[in-house]
Amino acid sequence: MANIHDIAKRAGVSVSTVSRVLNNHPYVSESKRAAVQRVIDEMDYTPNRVAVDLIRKETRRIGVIMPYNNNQAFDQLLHGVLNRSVELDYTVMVLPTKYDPEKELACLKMLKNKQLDGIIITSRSNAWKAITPYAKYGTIIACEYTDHPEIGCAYIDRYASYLETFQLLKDKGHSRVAFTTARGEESNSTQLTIRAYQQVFGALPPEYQIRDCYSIDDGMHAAKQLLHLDRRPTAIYANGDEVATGIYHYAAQLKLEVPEDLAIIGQENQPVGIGLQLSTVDHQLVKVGEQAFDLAIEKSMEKVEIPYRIIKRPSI
Amino acid sequence: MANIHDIAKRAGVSVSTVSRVLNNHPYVSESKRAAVQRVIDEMDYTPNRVAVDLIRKETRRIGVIMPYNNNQAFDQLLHGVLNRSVELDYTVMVLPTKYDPEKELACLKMLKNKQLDGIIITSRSNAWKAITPYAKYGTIIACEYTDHPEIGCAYIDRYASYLETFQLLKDKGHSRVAFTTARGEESNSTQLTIRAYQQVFGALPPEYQIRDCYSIDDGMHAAKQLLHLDRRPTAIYANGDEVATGIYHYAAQLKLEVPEDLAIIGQENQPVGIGLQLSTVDHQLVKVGEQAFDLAIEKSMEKVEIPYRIIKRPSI
DNA sequence: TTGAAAGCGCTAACAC
DNA sequence: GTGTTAGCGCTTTCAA
Repeated sequence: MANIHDIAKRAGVSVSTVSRVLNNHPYVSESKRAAVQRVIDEMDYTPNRVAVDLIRKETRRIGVIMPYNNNQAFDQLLHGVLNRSVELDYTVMVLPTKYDPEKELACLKMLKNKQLDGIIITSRSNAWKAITPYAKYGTIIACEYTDHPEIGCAYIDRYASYLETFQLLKDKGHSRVAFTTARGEESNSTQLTIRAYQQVFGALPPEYQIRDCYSIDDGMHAAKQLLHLDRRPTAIYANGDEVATGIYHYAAQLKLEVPEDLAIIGQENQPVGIGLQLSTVDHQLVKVGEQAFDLAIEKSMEKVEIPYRIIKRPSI
Repeated sequence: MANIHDIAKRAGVSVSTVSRVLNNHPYVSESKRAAVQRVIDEMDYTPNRVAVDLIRKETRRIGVIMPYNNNQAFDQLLHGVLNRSVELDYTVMVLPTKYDPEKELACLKMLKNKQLDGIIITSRSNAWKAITPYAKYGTIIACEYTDHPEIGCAYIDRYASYLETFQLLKDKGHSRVAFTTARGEESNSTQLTIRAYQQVFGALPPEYQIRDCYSIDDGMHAAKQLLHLDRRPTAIYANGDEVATGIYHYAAQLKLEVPEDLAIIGQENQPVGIGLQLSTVDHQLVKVGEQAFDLAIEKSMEKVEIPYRIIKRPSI
């Protein structure tokens, strides 16, 4: 394939002149510019992006660390990132980790070896202490709040969100409230959920927390465990609308009325919950993704909070 | 940041020796290897990947053209690609196009400018004629069948799938069968669905085809249009399980029994359909994605068919 | 306004 | 086994 030298030779100019027309630099005579452009078109020449990246020391490419891609929440985040990347002519790399700390670090290393200008961490398994050292090689943006000055954040005040949701349930007269989570205590979200619960309701009966919930099926299993308890919960706060949907279906099988016998509220305002009229806490993850991207390309270490909103529908 | 010359100097060897230990080449004395390794560790050195890519003329990176990322089908495909990429230590770039032909071509161009070794097209808006010229710059794999010898394919025999599904419905006694599609006639899938319908049932009453269906909500709207027709369909073949779910809900609102009053069958075997016991045609898109990836890195132009399977549940 | 030349950081052919 | 050196394809001083 033709390179910049071939173009220069055929156009009868130097490579610097070709480079100048390639990058729209001023101080190129119209005649030479036209001649170069003609040869470029003739030869169907495209500059090698890798060579450009090498010399410019930037790639206009950012990575998104995502434990899973087939998950509503991460998908929304990615969607936000992609939205902005297309507008700003950046390119994005998906970095699946399955919460493997080694893999996570390997992804961060792509900053160090110059493959990526920045990385957005949608969720992580490593401690910040292991992550921050990579900030000197490129921008690191988190989709959660952290004090670390070298990390930019596009975050939701999850604690406030959980608190308000539990309080809402309490205000509606519920005292037996259960909830589901994705991961266990190793997860920041889970910890905050538990703390918010305790703040509102006091001690958490262990049987009121069900882990490893991601899908509708998981929601059904969770409901199976919860709805046969002696002290059956009258409300369940699900960690997603799919899970909430599963709970709804299992409750229906038991002929329990929603919300009379069981109040249900989910998270993320997914299409799946709309038909069932499920209440939900929308953490606006698409916006979080967009904001995270913007911070990444601005190399900003700001902490930007994205507001959440509780969407009340008949299920509570 | 340190480069290979710094390492060489500090270790008292030449850059080639450093390069050799970096790439685990034989013919390096143990003593030098150890010395080099020590300096590498001391200086916390990582080779610049861009420079390596430039000289090796490959990136071990492949792109996935996806009209949308927040869509069940494309998400499964991407999931398959990601599965294999992690195993084989490749990296993947998501290329959203929203079916914009210009953008699609711009993505293909990343082959030409050496950013990508290969591209997987999950769905396209350009004609093959516009796409194939890019095959000389890198591997192009399609997730649909095409004759073009320069394109590898990981595909489902969609025509057979649609045919079998319509035939199944006919065998169950249905003669008034409607269906939903995503895009209109510009889409290959839509065309095949129509042809299969005509093959089984003859002329297609225009009101039996509803387009632009993606979500549960779209399914509800489709059902609204279909279930009030004078000649109300007794079966609906939805283009996805979310859409099928919307149809189910709307039918429930009308107090129609499934499958007695209305048979419903969806596609892609999504979690959302399992709770509702919806029948579905599983096109095994995760496998398609995995296969597409394998073809991409083998630079293969084979045409590999992935079998579909009809999953019969109580909804038909 | 233009061109020569010095890199960017690395690999690999070649010579020793 | 090891080092020298010529690139990979481009951008950007610097001098003319």
